[in-house]
Amino acid sequence: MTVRVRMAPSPTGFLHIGGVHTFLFNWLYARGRGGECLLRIENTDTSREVTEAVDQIQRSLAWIGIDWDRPVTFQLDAMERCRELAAKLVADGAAYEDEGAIRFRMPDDGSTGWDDAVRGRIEVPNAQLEDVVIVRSDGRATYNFASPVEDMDDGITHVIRGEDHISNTPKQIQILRALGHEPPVYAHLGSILGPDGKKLSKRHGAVSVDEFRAAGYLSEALVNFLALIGWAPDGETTEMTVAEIVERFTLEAVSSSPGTFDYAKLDWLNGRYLRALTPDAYADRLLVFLHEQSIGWDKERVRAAAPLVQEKIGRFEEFPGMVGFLFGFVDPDVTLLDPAILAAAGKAFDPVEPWVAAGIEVALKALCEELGRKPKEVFLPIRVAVTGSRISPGLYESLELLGKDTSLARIRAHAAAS
RNA sequence: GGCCCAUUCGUCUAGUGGCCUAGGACACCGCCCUCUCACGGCGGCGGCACGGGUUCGAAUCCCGUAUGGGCCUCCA
Repeated sequence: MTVRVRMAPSPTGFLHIGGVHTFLFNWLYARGRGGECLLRIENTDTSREVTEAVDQIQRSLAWIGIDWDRPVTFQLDAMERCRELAAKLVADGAAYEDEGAIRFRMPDDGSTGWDDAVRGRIEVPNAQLEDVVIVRSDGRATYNFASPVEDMDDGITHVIRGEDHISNTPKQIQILRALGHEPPVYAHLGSILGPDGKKLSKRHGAVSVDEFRAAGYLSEALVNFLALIGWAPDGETTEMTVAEIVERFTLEAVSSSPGTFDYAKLDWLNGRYLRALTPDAYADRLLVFLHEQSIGWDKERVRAAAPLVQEKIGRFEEFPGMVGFLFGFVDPDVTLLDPAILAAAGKAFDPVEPWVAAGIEVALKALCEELGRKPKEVFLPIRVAVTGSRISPGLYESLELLGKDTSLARIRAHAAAS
């Protein structure tokens, strides 16, 4: 039997990272088994639909690298089909009308259970199952009816979703059986929580795919990170390519307990990915990021500056702050400046030709010697005068890139009169 | 309240009865490297929620308790 899964977002807003996590696991499972992964928009609640959401969801998935097979489907398109099946259930006595709506008749005795692919056997007393509304009084099917119906019609073999759906599962199984269809395999994933143990939300930090993108995370780092929440190939491996994750992923190895979203670990992992990029690839990705952020800095200059920060930042978001001094004026904190040292530096740099890092280094070392001061004491005021901050890329390289004229101008602007 | 799910270092996890004196990674702390910040290297801190069983032997199996979460909508 060919595996077929589905990703079923509701178009109520941006794509939440928790949803991406669920979709990723569906996608990994299908891709690792030569199966199909469908995208179904569950929009039966028209009142909550957000216009831009459908496009945005697809864009977010594309950026993450999660693709899908066959055209996108919309649950609202299955309403007619759902009404027909509901009518059939009423005719069979399995459902009944109630104030204009149609309710499915749940059994009162016994229990409904299934072998959850990640949790094992789950059994729920049927007495807990109320007669759910399957068609609203306005004729639209509800989620609990449309979803299993579409799973049936689409030939879904595995329903991989969040644990908040566990209590819907026995109801959907009953409905499917009444329809004469054998239920798919269900797999319920643990939720993703914020650092405080509550459901991950806006106040914890970035939650939508767009936010992670705008913060300068690499999609492959995000995928790697997400894969490791609730799943691990072994006890050692943490850095894996998508291909490797696809190859090693199994539902059996998925954990059933909830996981906390650790932003610090994501930052570390993203930094690892960033540093592993070749200088060219790094600059390419950085340029794409800056373009998305509407930062129109000179491309060649950005390429030249990129290598200076590749080892220093964990997200592209940090780039502008780190090298802004190369693209605009600086406003140094004068209390960190030392006019005497700056005056001496101005003189020491004057004869340096050509203006390259190696020559600058020699001049700077000689200056330290001459002043009888330690490098860190001499470098600080120069760094602040030139970059506007006590934290910057390497000083020699920064000076070289800034250019001799600008560098000297910034140094002399705060130097003691001679 | 009812039903269901979960519980290994602060965090993500390895572990499926003896290999565990519980391993790895992030975070944190210290040292080294060093022009700042980082990176990198080395080392350290730190955990099987609790209580009963079962067993020669339990993080692993069973029961209970506690804690956290989910659902109980003509939401998905």
